[in-house]
Amino acid sequence: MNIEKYLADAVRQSLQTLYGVTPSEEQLQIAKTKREFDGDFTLVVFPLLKISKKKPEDTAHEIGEHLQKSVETVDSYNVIKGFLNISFSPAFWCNMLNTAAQTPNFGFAKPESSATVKMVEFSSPNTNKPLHLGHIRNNLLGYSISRVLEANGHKVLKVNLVNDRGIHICKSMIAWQRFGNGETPASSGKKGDHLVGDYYVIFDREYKKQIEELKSKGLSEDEAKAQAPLMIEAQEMLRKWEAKDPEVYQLWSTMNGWVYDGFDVTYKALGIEFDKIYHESETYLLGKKIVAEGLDKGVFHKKENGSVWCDLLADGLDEKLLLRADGTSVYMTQDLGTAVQRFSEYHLDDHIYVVGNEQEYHFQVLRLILSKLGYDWSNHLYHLSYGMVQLPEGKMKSREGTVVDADDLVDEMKATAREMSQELGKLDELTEQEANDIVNMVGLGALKYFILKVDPKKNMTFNPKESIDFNGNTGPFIQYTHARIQSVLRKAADAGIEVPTTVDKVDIGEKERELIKMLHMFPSVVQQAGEQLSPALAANFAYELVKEYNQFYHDYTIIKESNELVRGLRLVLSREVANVIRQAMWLLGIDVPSRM
RNA sequence: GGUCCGGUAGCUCAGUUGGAUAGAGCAUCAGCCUUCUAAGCUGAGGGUCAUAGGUUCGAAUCCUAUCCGGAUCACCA
Repeated sequence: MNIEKYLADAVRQSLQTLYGVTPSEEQLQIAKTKREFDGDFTLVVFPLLKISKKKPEDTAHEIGEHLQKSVETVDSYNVIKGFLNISFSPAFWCNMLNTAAQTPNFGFAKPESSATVKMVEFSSPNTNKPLHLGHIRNNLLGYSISRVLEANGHKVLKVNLVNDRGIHICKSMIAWQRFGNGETPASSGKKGDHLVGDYYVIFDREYKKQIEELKSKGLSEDEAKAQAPLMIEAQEMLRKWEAKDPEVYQLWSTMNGWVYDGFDVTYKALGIEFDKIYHESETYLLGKKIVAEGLDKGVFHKKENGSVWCDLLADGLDEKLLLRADGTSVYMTQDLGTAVQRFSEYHLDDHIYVVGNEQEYHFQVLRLILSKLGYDWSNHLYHLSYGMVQLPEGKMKSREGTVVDADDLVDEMKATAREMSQELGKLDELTEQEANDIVNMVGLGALKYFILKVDPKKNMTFNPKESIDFNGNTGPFIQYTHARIQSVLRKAADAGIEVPTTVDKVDIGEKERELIKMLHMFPSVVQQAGEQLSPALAANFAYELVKEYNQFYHDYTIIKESNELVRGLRLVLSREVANVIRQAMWLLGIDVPSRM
């Protein structure tokens, strides 16, 4: 039950009785009462003055009085200026705790048989370099939002479109051929994606040398770039690849294989998996048919040199190229093709692309072109556009070596977690296996929470020198609270104290009331996170809940409480808070330990 | 130049469809472990919510303009 809705209905009834008028949706403003005032929920009466035709305070008193008399669960009220603060009875809150405790997967919508199917595309790495911090944000967001949508009762398909072809891949290949001396992951012990990435950097370095050399012979910058032998070789290799030259294909699949082995390790470390992996080498020709279709319909036009365009000037955008003069396709062509294919193959309701905000224009155009072509699902494409991860010095640049490598970062986080745990003596009585599990959970939890707590659309700054915190508003703090609760529950069980199945009506304290209230906010947080495609909402909620619980934990005794009913309430409450913490963290892809 | 996004405490970030005296964490300072896990709790200091107008009972939130930062407008992806 949604408590605010319940109260809104009651208020509506009261207004009907008192003034004979039913207020509109926006006239009924109910919010959680602010901390500094007494009450559970607050009705803002200003918008109702037109109905009551009385002063704010008088209106508030009238409504409060009526609510108190007519609604059994309303205990008391107070009025401050135009705000009516309403308190529910302890019995009501005990009841609310019971419903939460008795609802399996409280806060998550039940998956319906008629559930809508949503495809989430994320990660989408290039196979010429290892993943870095920017990719981590993408992966964590994509994975988390998939879970959020599942929690909203949708069927979700997580897909990855690997960019495994193109000139940038050829650059690594050329560099390896020229300078690699047959190096393999097995021969040098390097992780495959890092090995290939190193050759991408080598290509860039050698290419720059050639450019300088040509420029010293009097060529212009542009001429030098175009005529450098390495670039010519790379382009030649791309042509051979497209012609499926066996030798080039062999090298290409070998080197990509190394990269995939490397990626697998990284994905596994991050706890990320997909339902389906697409490869651009298999999809890059898709969409040419769509282009032909668009030409027939007159939506696109062909220029003299044979290139095909879509004119979007009337929509406030530019002309968009869809096929080059030589008939080869561009990124947009492929995305048109894959979108059409996916919607027809999987009967998708929605398609969400987790892609950085630098591609907003691309997705705007994609939607627009699809709608011009008459695909009525075009407005079911969503771009979960997220901001850049910056270093204090600014943007990360792979070629300048200023990137924060994903594998390194994960390793560092785990190492820090281990150090910290040892310092605090948290690992003392555990087996090595248990200790490892906890350290991995905490290290990853810190990293994931750090990234996901920030609103996706905002740029974020990561300072490698100040390592990610483990105290305060952090993943470990939330994990710690969960472990703390589990410890209490264990101790209770050891003492032979049972956690009751239902809570009897009993007087409740301030913190208990507040916690139950917060638990009941969880379902709408899940819903909002889904609507806004923002895991950050779940993260912030988890933090608020945990902070509240720790105050409760500090101020109240649980196991040692002598009143059995009160003890029962606190145990049920604790267990339920732990459950909601676990659920909220699950949405973020973060595991919670039962001890740490 | 056009379009889009952002600007809140020294730093990193919250701030529901406009609501009460703008909140956390980090950092700084001062307290709390013989009591269920101190990765915790309590307190202090720290703000022209970029700026100027406007809308109204009420604006960090909505509108307009300006300033600053970022992204984008490729026969790149």
